[in-house]
Amino acid sequence: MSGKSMQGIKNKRILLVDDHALMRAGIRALLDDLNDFEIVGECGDGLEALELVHTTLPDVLLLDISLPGINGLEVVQQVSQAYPDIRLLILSMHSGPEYVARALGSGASGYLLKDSAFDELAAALQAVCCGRDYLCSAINAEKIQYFIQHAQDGVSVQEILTPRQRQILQQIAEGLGPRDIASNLNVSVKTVEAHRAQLMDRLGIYHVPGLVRFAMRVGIISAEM
Amino acid sequence: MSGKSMQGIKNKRILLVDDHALMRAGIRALLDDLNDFEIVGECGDGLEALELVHTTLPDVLLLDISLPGINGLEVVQQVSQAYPDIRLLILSMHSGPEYVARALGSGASGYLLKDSAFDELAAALQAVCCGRDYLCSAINAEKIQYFIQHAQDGVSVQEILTPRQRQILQQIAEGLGPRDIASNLNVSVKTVEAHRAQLMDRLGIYHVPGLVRFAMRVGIISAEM
DNA sequence: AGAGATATAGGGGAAACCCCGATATTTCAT
DNA sequence: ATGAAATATCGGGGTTTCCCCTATATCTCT
Repeated sequence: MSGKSMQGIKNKRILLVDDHALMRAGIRALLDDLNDFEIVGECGDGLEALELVHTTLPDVLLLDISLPGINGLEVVQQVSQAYPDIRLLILSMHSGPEYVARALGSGASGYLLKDSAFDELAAALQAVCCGRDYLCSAINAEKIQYFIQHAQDGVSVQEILTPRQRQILQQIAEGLGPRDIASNLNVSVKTVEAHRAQLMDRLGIYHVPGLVRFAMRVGIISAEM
Repeated sequence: MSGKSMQGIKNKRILLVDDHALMRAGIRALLDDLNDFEIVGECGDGLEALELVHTTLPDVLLLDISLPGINGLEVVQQVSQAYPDIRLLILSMHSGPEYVARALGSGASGYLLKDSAFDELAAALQAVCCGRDYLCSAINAEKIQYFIQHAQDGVSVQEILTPRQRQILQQIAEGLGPRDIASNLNVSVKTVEAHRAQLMDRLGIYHVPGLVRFAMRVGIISAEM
């Protein structure tokens, strides 16, 4: 009885893509102890990832988002179209809903944060292998749903907010207080507060600094002042 | 003969600080196989790192730069002053000379990129344990030298803000309110308010969004969350 | 030893935040 | 075309933060 045949059928073939070699090595070491998965290849950039998908045909593609060459989100789109049977599990540091929604909307079966415990990675891999989806427990599923709906219609991130909400957001990010914004728009302070609360809800971001960073990411404001 | 005595003297005690739990788990798994190092603690934020340094007194502090609460570079400064015997090895995704130079200039003994192979981590740990310095092979040493030399001229954030003010600024930019910051630092809300007012005065920025953008420009926080 | 910078903290009023609910108007799908 | 959902508009009221002033202990540097 060879070791190969002993575990040949149950092992899932995993392709590991992350731009940090040390992270890949760490995940390798962790999954080695599990004996449920076999890493059939690894690389650190998007272009090579596409090639390796072609040559190794893994069961699961464990994929980081920030990659040199081709973005992980691009890889998701291309792979999910060309190989619908390959399960895509995102492993990213980004918890922003615009990332999560785009990944899931483009065909990913799961989304995991790098801050997760290893147990969660194992659970996520198990889940996607069995055809189930997996969303990191730290991520609010309802908030994501709204983004996915609109991301599929090719709606840009900015357009997820209403024009009024974008006006409010920009002025908040520029450092204006509710009273200034209200007088700029000729509405009540209460109205400004309502808009702020609604756009916070939509973005899942509940403090001003988070709004500022979001506004910078999507280009509503720039880093310079 | 106990296992403890067998390896008791040669094992180096390592404190592992990285904001991604999976990365910590991976490094743990990798170092476990080496039998030369013992991880005496781990955490994911700068404040806890300082506490753990105090309680565990490790030989080596393996430290990421991007950390919530207190930046890794801050931790380097504080630890290298308070505990000159603790060796500091930076493990970062940033290869920019401004980061490397600041880390090495503040007392770090080594700088490693997360894109490094595991062998390089092992070599770096070995090196810093033996009192030698270690610079990641992918980093141009001459460039760094130049930066360290000329870092004196340019007025950096380090010189305009006090360490305490930088701590407060980072946590404000991360979205924490005065009450949270106060409890993190074990001081009164009033003290936090005073620090905030003083650093605002110093920077000439009198609203939170402006502080957030400033913190992003000088690298105290990143755009991502 | 003294001057200035830093870290700590309180009082008090104004402003902002955040929970509730309310009412038009617009938009959109059936 | 009509009913439902989203949008935009406000208010009440309690909690928290903001922002002015003041004050003390320590630290640093001359």
